[in-house]
Amino acid sequence: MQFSKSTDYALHALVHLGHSERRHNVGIKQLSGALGVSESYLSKIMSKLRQDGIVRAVPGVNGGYELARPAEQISFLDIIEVIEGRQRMFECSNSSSQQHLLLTEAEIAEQESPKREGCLIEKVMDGAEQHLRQYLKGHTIQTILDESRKRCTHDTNKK
Amino acid sequence: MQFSKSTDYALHALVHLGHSERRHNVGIKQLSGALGVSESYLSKIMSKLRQDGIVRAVPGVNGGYELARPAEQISFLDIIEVIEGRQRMFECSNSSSQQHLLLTEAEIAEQESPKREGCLIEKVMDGAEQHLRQYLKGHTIQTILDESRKRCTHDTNKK
DNA sequence: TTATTATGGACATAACGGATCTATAATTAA
DNA sequence: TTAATTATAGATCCGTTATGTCCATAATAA
Ligand code: SF4
Ligand code: SF4
Repeated sequence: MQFSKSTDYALHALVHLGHSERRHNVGIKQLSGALGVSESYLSKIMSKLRQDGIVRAVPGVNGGYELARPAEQISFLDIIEVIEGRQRMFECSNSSSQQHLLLTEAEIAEQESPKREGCLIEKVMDGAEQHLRQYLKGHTIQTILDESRKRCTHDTNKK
Repeated sequence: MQFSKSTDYALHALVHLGHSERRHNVGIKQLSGALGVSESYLSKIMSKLRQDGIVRAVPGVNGGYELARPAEQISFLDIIEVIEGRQRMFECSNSSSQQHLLLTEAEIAEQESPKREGCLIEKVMDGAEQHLRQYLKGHTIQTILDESRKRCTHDTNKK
């Protein structure tokens, strides 16, 4: 029940891209250097992010990556779903057990309607997941950028 | 990023114990039968639950398991923490990277106080986790039992 | 065209989850 | 006290996933 390191890297990479918004195309070399992760591995992650339309990539001289949409439209949820996948956090595997029948028979008896409601345990777990997703959807890369800029009282562009 | 099957089994087992509240001591054999999981494996899980004070176990003839506290004092969070462990969902591993320094320097500059606030990314992820925990803490085994009994219009004790 | 950069696939390895088996300890019924 | 019963703990196995590297290829801009 932990987020993978890849998710960690992806988040950091995207925040980095967010910071270097003006200068487009951050190469994998610079990214890798900034994050302290090998180029090989980070490439894989960036590739995934590209396939899902989070970043745009351009090969060739002075190529690299840039955010494919404004930072305020890239939520934590988006990123996590790309890396961790979109399966549900709770997948019950007892669906053929005696107990499953007991816990679901009640609702079948109650409402014969096609409105499948799922069992009680599932309902609680799915509820939890929805809460998590909702929160993650409400925080974007821009959130980080804003907070970061707010904290830094002396202007950010030293150069 | 999925809950393990063990968690699944633990939840089901405890709901089962909750149902058989009056008749104490449900043996591993009955439990295993009801859930459709091997005795060997389920034993391990029950053992863990006992070590953490969720259930009580008594060996010997007619022995078995029973809830160690009232069902309304056993939250989903309790159970999940026993099985999945208590580590945080997001453990950053870039703590020595350039970027880490950049993202944390601002706050160090701002408030020199010992009030360590953690970085922005961490803050969002931890926030998400707290939301999840809060929700899971608010739902107990009794929640399931109540709902189950409510749905079953014809009385539960057929025997 | 050429240097540069991303991409994808093939591997390698380690860690973890899921699961089984067995020997041992504890308890109760007889 | 004895014997049957039941939980406990450790060893071990296997398959999958996570993490990570390497290399050949494709795409692009200068
Ligand atoms: S969680 Fe609910 S639906 Fe899933 S196996 Fe258990 S009782 Fe059935
Ligand atoms: S998440 Fe924050 S604290 Fe952790 S490594 Fe990244 S910047 Fe540092």
